[in-house]
Amino acid sequence: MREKADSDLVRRQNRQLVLEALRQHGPLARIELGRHTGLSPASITSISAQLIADGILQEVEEQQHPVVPMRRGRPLTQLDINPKIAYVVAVKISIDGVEIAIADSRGNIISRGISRIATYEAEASNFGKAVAAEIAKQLKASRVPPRQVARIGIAVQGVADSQAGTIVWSPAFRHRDIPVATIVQDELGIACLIANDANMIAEGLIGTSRDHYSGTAAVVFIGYGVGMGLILNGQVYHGPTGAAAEFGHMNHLPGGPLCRCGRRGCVEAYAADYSILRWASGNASSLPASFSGIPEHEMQSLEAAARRGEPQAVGAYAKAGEALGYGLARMMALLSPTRIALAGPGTRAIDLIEPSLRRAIEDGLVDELRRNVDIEVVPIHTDMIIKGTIDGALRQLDREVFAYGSLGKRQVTLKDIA
Amino acid sequence: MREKADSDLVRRQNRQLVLEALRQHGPLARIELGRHTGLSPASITSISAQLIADGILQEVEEQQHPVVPMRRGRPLTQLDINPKIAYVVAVKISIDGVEIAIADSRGNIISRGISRIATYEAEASNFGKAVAAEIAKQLKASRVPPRQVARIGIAVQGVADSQAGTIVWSPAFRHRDIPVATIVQDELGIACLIANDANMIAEGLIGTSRDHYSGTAAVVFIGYGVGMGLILNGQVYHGPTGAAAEFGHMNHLPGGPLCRCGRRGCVEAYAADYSILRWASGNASSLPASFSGIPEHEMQSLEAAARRGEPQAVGAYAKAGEALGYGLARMMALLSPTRIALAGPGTRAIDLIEPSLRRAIEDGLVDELRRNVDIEVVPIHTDMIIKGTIDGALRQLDREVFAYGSLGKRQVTLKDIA
DNA sequence: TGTTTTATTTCGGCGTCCAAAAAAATGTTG
DNA sequence: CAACATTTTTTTGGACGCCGAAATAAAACA
Repeated sequence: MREKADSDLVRRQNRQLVLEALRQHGPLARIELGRHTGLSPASITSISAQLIADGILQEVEEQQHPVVPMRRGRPLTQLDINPKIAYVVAVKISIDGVEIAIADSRGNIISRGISRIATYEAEASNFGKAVAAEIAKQLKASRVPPRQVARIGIAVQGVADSQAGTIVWSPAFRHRDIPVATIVQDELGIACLIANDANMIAEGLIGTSRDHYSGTAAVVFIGYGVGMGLILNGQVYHGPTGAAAEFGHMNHLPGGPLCRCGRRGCVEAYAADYSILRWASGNASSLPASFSGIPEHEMQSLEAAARRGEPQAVGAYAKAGEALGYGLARMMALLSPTRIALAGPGTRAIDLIEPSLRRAIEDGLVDELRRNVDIEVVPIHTDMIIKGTIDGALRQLDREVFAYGSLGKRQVTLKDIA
Repeated sequence: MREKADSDLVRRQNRQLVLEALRQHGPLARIELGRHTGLSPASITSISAQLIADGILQEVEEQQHPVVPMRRGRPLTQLDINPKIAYVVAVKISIDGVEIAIADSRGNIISRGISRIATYEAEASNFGKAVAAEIAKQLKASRVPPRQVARIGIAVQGVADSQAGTIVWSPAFRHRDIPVATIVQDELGIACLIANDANMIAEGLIGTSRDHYSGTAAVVFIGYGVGMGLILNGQVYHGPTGAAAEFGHMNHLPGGPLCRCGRRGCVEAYAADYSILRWASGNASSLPASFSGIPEHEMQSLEAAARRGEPQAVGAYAKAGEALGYGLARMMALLSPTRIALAGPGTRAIDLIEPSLRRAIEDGLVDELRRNVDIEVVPIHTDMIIKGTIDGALRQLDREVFAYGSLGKRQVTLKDIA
């Protein structure tokens, strides 16, 4: 129960409902929109007319999929989001560098590139400007006018404070509390949101399969680090400051091995690439955490060793599974999700991890509390971060801009008539 | 984005807003309601007229608090919820027995009693009927006609499945999966909700001080067991089945001492009354969990021993604090609440618990993730469970019944005119 | 060509909100 | 004590958005 309800809210909510249906189920005819949203055909006519007048929707010229090829009756005219009404930029900041993608308002990526900004040594004072400059360059190269860009989403490996617009702490940086979103926003004059990369993956999962991830679910990203995206009641949970779902830095065992965050015993200190490698190579508890990215082939050879049965390697993966399992058991006790998706490059070794993971969940949680959960491995390439960032930015755009409709504009047209 | 918006939704939402303001800030004049809800005076007039016609609101006869005693202008007429429009029943099921309270729609308790139903040995097949009979008896004794009772709320010590209406598992029962809410509902014909007792405390906190507990917060109940109520985005988080926030049965250390739930190393197995007593009295890891309630004086003498500095006792409380601290650190990593309230009889010994609790949080979580949290001890008597249950039931009533307004009724009056 | 079918638009009515004006109820003042 | 000032509440008239029903549009079918 937040805001008061009036005709403004009604219009906003129903416009959003229409946009949501279109994002979810591709181009739709008006009558289908009615079915999806629960609105009457009359209302859909009116709403879609306004959205078309606003340039947000357009009628599809060539029916791509005449689903039922030849039927009686008036053929349906499909509607879809006008891809050119606005653009969004997705930026992925990780230990490997900065990646930028530009997408149209339908979510199609029209340009992408990797920038050469150094992250680790970057100074807090100028990193934001460098990112802004890089975005500007990319926009210029792809000939998208900056005026047309409505949102910039930044996915960051590590802890982001979306309220303050900063990178609170990230293994990709030596410094802490680096302002990014605010700077980029000021430099380019474009609204900018920042969040943890795993949260962005969660946005992407909602975007692709809302029915699957509609209720309460968690996505665990395993790879260079361990991240989590939480979906509570169908929405990505960001917490008050946007720094929630830091599963990777949730403690597993007090006094455990060192984590990149500076603490000991975090889940990540057992289950990230560097942690597994560390366990396999000797006495983990005395070794420091590694900050450099680990090449994929190195992990693959470790996997091979474990599959050959080399005890050190087998043990390392078992430790990872155990930490993940107890961590998930703890999370399940608190939130009782109906679905847990394991994703990321680390899931290549799922066969090595899963047994101890399942054992840990069974040991760590009464069975009554784990009856209703599906744990599944989702094949996700890191591109999902970019996709999720775009999806998230577009959904925010729908909610905060397109749903409103230009009230001013309509009044002008009314006065035109008078 | 759930349902489509129409004038029905608008009415519901705004009526609810009005009711919410009244629940929160006592009797209010129309103009004050306007300020609280953001609605115009005209709308408030209309809405309140309908609510009065429905018998939900009434004008206050005698102004209790002429806050500004003598002012110019037309004096304000305060409105308040009609206490007699409906009643709710709160039932608390714990290891000590079954407690029943009846409240009017303003939340005032008008009758309460403790029933002699045995819980531990109760059979799943007849417990629900026994509770229903006891409620009926209490209603009869207090001369509240069952027809007037609109909701029954049941708070249970242990894991409740509010979807299925069952007690999934509770230390107060030998058996598991005991249907209660469904049975009571069928027996008495009154809508019945069931939830964990700590969740009900959270409902109560929202009821008394919404501003304080509006964002994201957690209440930890420490006593005969360890429970948690989670408030996410201003609402109590129940999870998909209503079995969420089982902080007490979140694993602390694999292979730790036995918990009543049958697992080892749960937070409760360190921090509940029986666990502290167990640590103090010897080798905890080999002792079974106790199911009988522990008399208060026994805990008090243990506290005294610890304050005298007896090492066994001191160590037991330190262990409890450590388990709570690491548990909270893990919860904070996932949810980053802005406030944590410690409550329950166990907080009598907060001086003995707090040092190790704070130390554990510091050790278990990077400081960036614990910057914005207030941890405070809230003096809560167990009565808060009853109060919270009533509050929760009333809020549900507002949302599901009063907000709708009798559409049928109004149509009749319209036809009366014609 | 007329009929059937299905999609979309138009029209009139309803419910809710709001701003502005009116009414109500009281204190203040000459 | 009557006129004025002030504040709350109600009334009035208009706007907006939804909906059902009827009308219209655009095709296949016969």
